[in-house]
Amino acid sequence: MNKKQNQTEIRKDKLTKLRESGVNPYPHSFENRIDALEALKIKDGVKVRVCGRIMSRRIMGKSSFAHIKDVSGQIQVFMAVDKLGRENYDLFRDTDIGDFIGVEGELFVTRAGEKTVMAEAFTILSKSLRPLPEKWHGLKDVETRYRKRYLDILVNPESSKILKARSIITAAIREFLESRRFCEVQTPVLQDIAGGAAARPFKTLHNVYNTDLYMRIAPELYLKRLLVGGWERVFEMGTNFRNEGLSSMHNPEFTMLEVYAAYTDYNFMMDLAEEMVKSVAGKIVDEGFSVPENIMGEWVRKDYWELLKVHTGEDFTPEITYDEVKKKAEYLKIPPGKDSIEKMLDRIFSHYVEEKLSDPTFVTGYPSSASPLAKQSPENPGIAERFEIFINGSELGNAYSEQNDPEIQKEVFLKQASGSTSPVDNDYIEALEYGMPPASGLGIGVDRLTMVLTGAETIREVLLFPMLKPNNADTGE
RNA sequence: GGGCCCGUAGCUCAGCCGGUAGAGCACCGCCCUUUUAAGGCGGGUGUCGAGUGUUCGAACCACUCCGGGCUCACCA
Repeated sequence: MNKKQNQTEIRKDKLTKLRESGVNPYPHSFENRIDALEALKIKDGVKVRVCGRIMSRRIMGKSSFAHIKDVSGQIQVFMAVDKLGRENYDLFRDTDIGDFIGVEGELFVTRAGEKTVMAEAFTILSKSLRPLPEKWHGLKDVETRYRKRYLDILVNPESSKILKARSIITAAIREFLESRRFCEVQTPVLQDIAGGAAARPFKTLHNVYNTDLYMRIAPELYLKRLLVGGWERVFEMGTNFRNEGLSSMHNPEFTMLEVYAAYTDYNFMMDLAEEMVKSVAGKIVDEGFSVPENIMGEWVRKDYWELLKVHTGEDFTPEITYDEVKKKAEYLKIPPGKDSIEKMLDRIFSHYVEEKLSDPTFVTGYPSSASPLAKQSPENPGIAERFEIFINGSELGNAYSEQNDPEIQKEVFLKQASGSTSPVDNDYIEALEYGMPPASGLGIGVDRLTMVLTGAETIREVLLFPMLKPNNADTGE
C-alpha cells in the first residue's frame, strides 16, 4: 500500500479486496433486526440482531469495540477473535468508520457499565468509500452542511432534530385540519398565469404544448375554484416558488399552507389559526421539544393604524392622504421613491412595527388597496377584512374574508394589471361569476412556523436542502 | 445589487509584518482481549477556493473571478 493514497483510495482498495475474497460489500437486506434503542432495553444474555453505521471504533489487538448508529440511536458492539474466529475478526478490522454492518450476538454489560452486543457474527451491509466528518467537532462549515445535508443530519444531532420537528409539524397540521373535516387537495404547480400573490414567478416551457408556463407563486385561485364547485373545506400544503432574493426569512421555494372554509369570515380563521398553531405546538412538545412559551398564551389582536401610531409616534388613520404619508415617510427616514400609498405604509410598518410584535399578534385593519383578494369591511370600505399573524417579529400568516363579488374582483384585477405586466385571470373571474359562497381563507408559512416552534434563526435550518448557488467548479472531487 | 467578513489536510482549526505549511481527530504501519474523545511507538497524506499580477521568492501583498456568512437594499 503506497504512502500517497488518500483515504478514499484506501477504502476503494479494501472494497476490491472484499470482492476478491467473495464478500458482497452491498448485500440486499438484513432481516429480523431490532433497533438500537430497543436492544438497550433488553436484558443480558438475550441474543439480538442489530445493524447500523459504524460511528467509532476502538481496536485492541484481538478484540475491538465499536458503536453503530441507526435511526433510534447508538449501541456498542464487541468483537473478539475467539468469538468471531480469525477470518471474521480480520474482516471486522478492515471495516471503516462509516460502513454499515449487521451484528448478531448476546447482550452483556461491560466493565464500564455499557450494554453491548457480544458479536458472534457480523455482516458488511454497505461499504463506505469516504471518511465521515470528525466525531468530536462535527460538521460546522455552513455551506457543506447545506450542500451535503446527509452529513449534517448524520453527525449533528441538533440539525437532525430541527428537521425532524418539521415532519412532526406537517403531520400535526394535517391531523388538525382533517379532524375538522378539511379535505387535502393538490392543485397545479405549473400555471399559465401565476396569480394569488404579487411576486415574480419562475418561468418554464412546456415542450408539447410549446407554451410558456409559470411555477405557482400561490395556490389561492385554484383552491377558491374548488369552493365554487361546492367543496366547502379544503386545504393544500405544498411548495410555492417566488423568483426573488434570499434571506434568513426567504427561500425561493417554500412551503405554504392554505386553508379555505365556506360560509365563514376571517373571524373564523383567526380562531382556527390560533387553535391550529397551539395544537401543533402541543404535538411538538409531546415529542420532547420545547417551544416558546408565548405561543401557548393569549394571542392579542391589534389594529394596523394604531400600531403605526404607537411605534412611530406619528398620527396614522385610514383616511390619510398620499401626500401626508409621503411626508411622514420622509420624516421617518423611509425613502418614499415612487411607491404607492399602501406600499409606503407597508414599508413604514415593516421597519417600525414588525420587529416589535414578539408575542403572537393578529394585526387587523389593513388597507383595502393592499388586499386585492379580500372583502372590504362593511363599516369602512377603505379597510379590508384581513389579518396577518406576527410572532417573534416575523410574518407567519395572512388571512381574509375572500372576495367573491366577481365584478369587484374583476375591477381590482384590471386596475392591478394596468400598473404591471401581470395579466388578468379571466378564467378565475368566470368561476366567480358562477357563484362562490362566502368564505374565509388562511395562508401560513410552514417554514416560518417551523422556525418559530424550533427556535431556528434562519429558514435554511428548517429546509432539508436550502437553495444555494450551483457550485460546478468544486464538486468535492 | 451595495458594505463588511470568510475559504489552509477527510473534519475542526492554527500559520498571514513575504522565505513553497502545522496541531487534534480521522487515516497508514507495528503493539495491545472490557474500550468508550481507549492507549503506546512510528508516519503528513495538502492544487493553502481559482486565475492573473508584484517579487529573486506568494497561503500571506494587489487585482479579477468562484462559493459562503452577516447586513443594507429589494421582496404582499
